[in-house]
Amino acid sequence: MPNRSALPAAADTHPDDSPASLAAPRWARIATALKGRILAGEWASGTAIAAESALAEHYGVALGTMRAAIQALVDQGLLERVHGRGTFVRGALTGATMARFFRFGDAGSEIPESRIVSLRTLAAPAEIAAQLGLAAGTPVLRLLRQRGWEGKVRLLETIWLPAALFSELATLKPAEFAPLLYPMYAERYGITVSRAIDDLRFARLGAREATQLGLPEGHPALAVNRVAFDLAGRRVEFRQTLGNADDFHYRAEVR
Amino acid sequence: MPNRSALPAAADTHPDDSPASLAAPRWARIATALKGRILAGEWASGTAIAAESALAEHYGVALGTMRAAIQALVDQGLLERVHGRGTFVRGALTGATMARFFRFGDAGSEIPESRIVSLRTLAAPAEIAAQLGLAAGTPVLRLLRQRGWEGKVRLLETIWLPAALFSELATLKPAEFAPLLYPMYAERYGITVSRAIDDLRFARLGAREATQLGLPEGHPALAVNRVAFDLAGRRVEFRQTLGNADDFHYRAEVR
DNA sequence: AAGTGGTCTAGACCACCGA
DNA sequence: CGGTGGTCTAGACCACTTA
Repeated sequence: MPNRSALPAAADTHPDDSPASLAAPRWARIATALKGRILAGEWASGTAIAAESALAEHYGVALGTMRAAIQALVDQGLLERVHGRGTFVRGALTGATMARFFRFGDAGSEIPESRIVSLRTLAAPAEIAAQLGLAAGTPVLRLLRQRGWEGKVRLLETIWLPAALFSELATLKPAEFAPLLYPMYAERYGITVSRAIDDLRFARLGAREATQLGLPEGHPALAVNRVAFDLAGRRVEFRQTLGNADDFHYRAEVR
Repeated sequence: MPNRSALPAAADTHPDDSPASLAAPRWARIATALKGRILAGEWASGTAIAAESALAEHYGVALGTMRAAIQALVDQGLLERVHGRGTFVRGALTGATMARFFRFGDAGSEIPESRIVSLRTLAAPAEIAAQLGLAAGTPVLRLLRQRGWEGKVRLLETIWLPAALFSELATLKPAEFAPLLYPMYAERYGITVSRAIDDLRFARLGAREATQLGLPEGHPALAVNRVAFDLAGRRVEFRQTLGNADDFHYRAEVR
């Protein structure tokens, strides 16, 4: 792995809510309790939780208060409200595709071709372990994948997974992988990726990488380092993606 | 302007709210009315608007409804609530510094050195006019600026302003410019930049740019194209920033 | 028609801030 | 202390979805 720039300095902690101290507002304490029930699996991902009126009665609180509690979890990205239908546990991440950083992904939400190049179980190198919040040497799965659009390889991915969470995955054959991994994590391993942090840098392609992308060695590249979290906030994946810097394009809005 | 990649495809419209049709909820109509009063300048930027109880009475509505209206404007980034003090009209953009895309800006929120290299009044080239939502040929001010940290020039900026909004600015001398432009826009021209869209791409340095940055010609660069909007949603600035791609670093969170 | 979330009321009391 | 925003109640009615 040649000229690729270093990994992000370290891990950063989940900036979420505290355990809702006793002094916290009632809606906050209820939100925490409700979150616990969701994470415990009382309602499957994608299904509706109990009606707000029923929950209000259950917690012995007025409707408005219950609504505030639910709204807090909506703001956290854990729930989704749909008028007339119910309040749903949010499924796996959508719109987090790596293609959003590149111009070639512009044409609709087309799913790219996907080819698994390698799958191995390894002892986590220190850098990778740090990103996943594991001790160095912990068993991890390393997946190498190529993604392409219109018959051309565009992105190279190195994906690291804690072996303890994905044990049976090590026995899969490359052809058995679905083109989208997150839905596969959810269906086969019960792991719902609900949040991710992408760290963008510039790098230069090494000889092997350049060959795979059909570019000259040393060509500028965008490197995306992603840490993915599940509903409970556990780090469940670390992924490094490389693509041609000339295709890079990202739009950020500030307020 | 040599190898720099093209500008973003075009303009994009303000994705905000509709004019609040009559069928809209009461809080939405009130929010729109209140927004109009704010944009009309009834309360200066940075000052507190009337108390929510007073507003509720004024609009003949319950407190909860008034709070919903205010909350909508808070979500739009127009207002800011402070417990025990009041509800304030948000001032100029903060945290939108270009340094956030680079590693050298990490050390605190230190304001970089700033040097105005050139200030001219021009007829807007078609591309620039499109970004500012003006007709080609409309008079614009073009400002060239260098920004540095620790005595080293790190960023090159080309800033375009509609001359109609900043007329007296053309007569200023370089030394009279403040190191931060947005507060200066607000104080001297009554223009509050409240929102911006940054478009990131990869480019290569031209000969002149490379010299200014002390890098070789053709060196990889990050190009940021920003369109800045004022409180009323008008396009008030278009800015192009170039920096060393090796210093690029950006973190994006997805839910 | 029944069930869901969305809006709205008219109050009460609490928590925070500044003079 | 008086004024601000924050929380909470116990209702009523509206709007949307599904069967």
